[in-house]
Formats: sequence, structure tokens, C-alpha cells
Amino acid sequence: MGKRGYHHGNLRQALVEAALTLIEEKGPTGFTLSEAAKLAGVTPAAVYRHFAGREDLIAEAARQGFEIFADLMKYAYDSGLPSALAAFEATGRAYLAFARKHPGHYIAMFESGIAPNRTPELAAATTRARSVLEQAAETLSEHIPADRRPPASMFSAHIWALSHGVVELYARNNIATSPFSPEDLLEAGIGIYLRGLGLIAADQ
Amino acid sequence: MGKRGYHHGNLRQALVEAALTLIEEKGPTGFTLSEAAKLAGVTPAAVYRHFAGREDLIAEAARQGFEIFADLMKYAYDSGLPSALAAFEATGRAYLAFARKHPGHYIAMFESGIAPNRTPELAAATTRARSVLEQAAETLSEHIPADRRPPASMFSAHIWALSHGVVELYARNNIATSPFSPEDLLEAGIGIYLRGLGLIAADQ
DNA sequence: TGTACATCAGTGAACGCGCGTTCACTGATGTAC
DNA sequence: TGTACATCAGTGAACGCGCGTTCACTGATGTAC
Repeated sequence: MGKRGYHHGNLRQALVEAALTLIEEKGPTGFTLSEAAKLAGVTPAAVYRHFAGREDLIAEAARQGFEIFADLMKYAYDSGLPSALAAFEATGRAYLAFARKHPGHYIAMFESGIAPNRTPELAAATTRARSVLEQAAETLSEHIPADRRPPASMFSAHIWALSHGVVELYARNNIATSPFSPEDLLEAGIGIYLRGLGLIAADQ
Repeated sequence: MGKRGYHHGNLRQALVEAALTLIEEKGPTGFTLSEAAKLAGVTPAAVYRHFAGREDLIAEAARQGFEIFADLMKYAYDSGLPSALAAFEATGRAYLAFARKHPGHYIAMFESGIAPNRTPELAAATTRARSVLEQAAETLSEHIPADRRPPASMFSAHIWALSHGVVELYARNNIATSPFSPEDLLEAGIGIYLRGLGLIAADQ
């Protein structure tokens, strides 16, 4: 950061970061290719040396988001093991923390309207993120009483959906307000859900 | 519909419906005031007789969505009573049905980025929708064993978040794919959650 | 029933703007000899 | 170490476009008398 001659040095990444900043400030709609270029200190035309166009720049921002996301989820989950409750509550907290700390990435990933298969790289990153979550659910499956054990992919979907719903409805300036913080809301929700699965009883 | 002289007759509503159609087709980003006017068979300038601008037109579409939504939720819930499971599963199904049948409304309500208090009318409609859901949760609260009874506003928030998350992640072309239909996913999720609350055991 | 007039919904032309994208170019970098 | 040259990242001017919004206007409607 700093020296700038004719060549930028790392324009590609600078553009991604400019895009993230703009998305955070104005939402996916407010972001424009030209403004991102300006913010990176470069002519709009220069963007085309690194991206096919506006959409592909957003796709790259989303891809990086999914990579960070997958790493965080994996780490959070592992750090709560071997307790099912602790592992999943840590994952839930990490989910909200990710949405808060990386709002630009979160928006690019989930609210920008770009298709998850917009680029092969993005598709690979979303797949990896999903499989981290499913892996976690798989591991826990063993602790669930056999008669009430749903497929792992189903209950990872439940946790993901609940987390995403809490972020969208309660952690933005959005729709629903609640006397509870998003964190409390999600933690309580996951707790009730796990109890419904019979996981907590078996666990502690 | 049909006769059109110099005066349209019901332009305001025609514009709302044009907006919904465009939003369904192209998302909230793709919708433009000019195109909505064209679709309604009218000059862009005519829009300003009925709305303060582009954003207020979307706000009105969202408002109508919340009214329909509140009615549907209330009806679905009532029709499942007195069984807690039946009532909440009916509500979940109705939620997904609403998102499917009224995608334009759903997008305007939850994905358009307009603030819920953009207009007083919209704010009133969102409040009403929220209180319908909370009312439902309140009624059910009585059936929950006292030692594990969370505030009604909390568990209505859980159900709402789970439903919304399922719609966003699984019922659009989105992010996560699952071997299960959104309907099955949501129904199973609600079932597990209610069991965790002790509602199902007390109920059947 | 007829006429004058107020009201107001919609027209159409115009505006300034910033967008995404293209193009021929030029300046900087790095490599072969 | 020096020079020639290929590579390629970024420039800057230009484009066509459609957007949201404004304005003075006109045509239709409805009401008072």
C-alpha cells in the first residue's frame, strides 16, 4: 500500500477490497464498477485487465467470502468438540460474528444476486463451505439416538437456515426487531433444536 | 383493465402490479421506474402523480405483501389449532407457499433493501405481520412446560428466521442445494424445534 | 338539461448524469543476449 | 553491465444508453348553477 507508479502492483486484490467497501456502504445495488476503480485509484478501463466485468468482480468478492467463511466455521466447530452443544453454539456464534465482521463479503455471498455457479471458482468455494457444515453435522449424527436421527445434510441445512434467517431478519436494520440480541436469539434457537434432536440429553 | 382513454382509471394499482411483475422477472435491481410505467401503458412522468418516486413504489408493493402475508399466516395458524404441531406446520407451509406464489411481494418485502419504516403505511404493515406471528406464539406458550418456556416473541422469531432462511437458501436458485424439498426441510425443522420445546409431547 | 369552469391525471420533450464497455495508445517491467 | 525488444498493465477519450426527475402543457372528468 502506498507507492504507485504506472503499474499498481496488486490491482486485482485492491479492486476486490474497494468493491467490498462500497458494498458495505451502499449495498450491492449501490456498488458500481467505475466507483470501485476510482476507489482503487485507477481508470474504469483498467478493471478489464483483471475481470470480465462487473459481475465477475462481485463473484470474486463472494468467493473470498466463502473461503473465509468455511475456515471460520471449521475452526469454530472443532474448538467446541467433543460437546455437541458447545460445538454447535460456537458455530452459531461464529456465523453471526462473520456476518458482522465481514458485511461486504456476506452481502456479496448471499444478497448480491449473483448465481453461485457464476464462475467455477465461486462454485467450488460454495461447495466447500457447504461440505464443511455437512461434515460437522455428520460427526454429530453418531450421538443422536438412532430412531430420531435425520440425515446429516438435513440438520446442517436447518442450522444454516436458522442462522441465515437470524442474520437477515434481526442482525441488519431489517424487518423484524426483537428484544433479544441476534446472538441470544440464535444461541437459544440452536439449543432448543438440539434438544429436539435428543442431542443435548445424550451430551451432558 | 381494458378501456383506456386519457385517464387510466386505476393507475396507482396498475403500477404496483407492473412493479411486482418486473421484480419477479429481474429482481429488485432490474426493476426501473420507467419500465414499470411502460408496462402500465403510461409515461414515466405519470408515476409522479401517485408516488414520490421509485422507492415509494417499491414500498407500496412491500406493504401490500405484508398485508397478504399477515392474513395468510393468521388463517393458516388458526386452521391448525388446537394442535400445536398442526398449527405451526400449517404456518410453515403457508410461509413457503406465500414465497412461491408471491415472489414479487416477497422480494419487495425482504430483499429490496427498502427500510421497513420507509413510509408510515409500510411500517404499520410490518408491525401487524410481526404481531400476528407473536400472537400465535403467545397462544401456544401456555402448552409449554413452564420450566422451559421461552418468551413468545423469542420463539416466534425462531420460527420466522428458520422459515426465512429456508426460503432464501433453498427455495430460490440459491447458494445451498439440498436433496430435500424446502417444504420437507422446513416441516422437519419445525417438528424438531417444537419437540425441543416440549410442545409435541404435551400436544399429542 | 345545458353551460362554464375548476380540478387533476396524464403527456411529451427535455435535462444532466453516471453507468459499463471499447479502443488505440503509452509507459513500465523484465528478459535474452 | 548494457542494450534491444517483447510483454502487458494502465490511460484517456469516446460511445451509446437508459435512468430518474422536471416542466409547461392538454385533455377528460365532475360539479355548480
